[in-house]
Amino acid sequence: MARRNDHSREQLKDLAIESVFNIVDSDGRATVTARAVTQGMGYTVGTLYLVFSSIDDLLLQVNAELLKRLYSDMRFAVKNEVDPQATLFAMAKCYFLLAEHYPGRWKLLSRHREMLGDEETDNIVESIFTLVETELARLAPTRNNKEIAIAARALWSAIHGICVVNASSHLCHRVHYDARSLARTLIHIYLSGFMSDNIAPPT
Amino acid sequence: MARRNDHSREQLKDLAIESVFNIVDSDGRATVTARAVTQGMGYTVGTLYLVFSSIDDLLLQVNAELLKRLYSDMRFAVKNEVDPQATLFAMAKCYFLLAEHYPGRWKLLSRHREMLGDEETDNIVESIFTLVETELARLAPTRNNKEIAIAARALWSAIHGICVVNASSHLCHRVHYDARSLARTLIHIYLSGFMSDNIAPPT
DNA sequence: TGATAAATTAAACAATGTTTAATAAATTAA
DNA sequence: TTAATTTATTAAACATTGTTTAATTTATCA
Repeated sequence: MARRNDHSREQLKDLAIESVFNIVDSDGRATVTARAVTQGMGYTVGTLYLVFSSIDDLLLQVNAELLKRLYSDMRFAVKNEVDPQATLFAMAKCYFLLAEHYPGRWKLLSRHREMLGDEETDNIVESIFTLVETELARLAPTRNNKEIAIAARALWSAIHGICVVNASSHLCHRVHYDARSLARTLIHIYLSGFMSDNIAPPT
Repeated sequence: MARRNDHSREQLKDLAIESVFNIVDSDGRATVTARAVTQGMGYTVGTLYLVFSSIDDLLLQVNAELLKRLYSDMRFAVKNEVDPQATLFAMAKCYFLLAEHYPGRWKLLSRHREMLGDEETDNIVESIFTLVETELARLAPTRNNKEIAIAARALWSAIHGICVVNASSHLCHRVHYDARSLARTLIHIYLSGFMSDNIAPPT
């Protein structure tokens, strides 16, 4: 039963990525195997290697897609807010709502094996940082670009860390220690310091 | 050649953990296989399952050991500093020095699969948080315990996040975007906000 | 010394990533 | 229309790894 051209390469890619989502969504501890992915697509193992160079390549592209959607969510959240602090918190919300609603996908993302040096991934992350920079610049118009850039990266890495620690530790699932509260506290304190303080950090 | 009692169970555990360290230290992308670990110990595969219930169990205990050493480093760093801000930065330094000097070990830690709910791990993390709380309490004696606890968890998750993002993205390896600079900026801004601001974060 | 228990191993098994040769369908050319 | 060629798809094979089991060697003890 080897029919040809049922799906284009691009469609196969999408099918595979969708299949991975289905697997990790249905069971958080399910392992993403080549056979399971292709079975979910209605194909057999070999087809996967027509489109991806390896399982890691597939997972990389899944993560890139995840980041794209996350970025898209953030863009949407930004549009609906006016106050910079509220905007930043809305952006953080996109982050931990992903971890909350799709724990399987979040695990995939935070396990992030070989995302190092993948250009597409880096570009998306860079776009996210830019969104944060925009809000920080609005809060502190007198600061120079470099200061803003560093402050944005520090803040956003911090939000990321809160979600990571939250997802990997039981302790933080208590009320007031959950990602939402911690992110709120972090943003509040950080922005307070960012606006009040004019002195550059010690080198 | 099956001699008995060459090593006690405890010694075997230590040998295995040490072997894992050797593997990931020698080559960052080397995979930790049961056979490689036991070969490094001078034993064969089966022996591993005398002491650990699975490979994940081994990795869990490796990570627990890593966290213990990290905590020990921090305790030492704390003793040598007086100023709370300098102390916190010295603690953060332990963190990203681990990621810098032992990238393989750091990967192991940040990939953190099934650390969820492991009691020993949670306890060590809790001890680390306590160290941070102590410094924050010195900075803001008027704040109540709950505020301190939340602020400490937020700050330390943030430091963790900076190291995670730094290790997984090429972009952040540039000067001024590296973990050291970002952590310094974060702590500086965060503490500035923490001390100046008396208003509890919005709920 | 012989019997029993324990440590260690070699070998087997199952699952998974990856490759390859075969097969079936579509396209092209005659 | 039909034969040849190309291409998508698969089934099967292979290598690696986690895990289990039965056999073997050593130590302990009666």
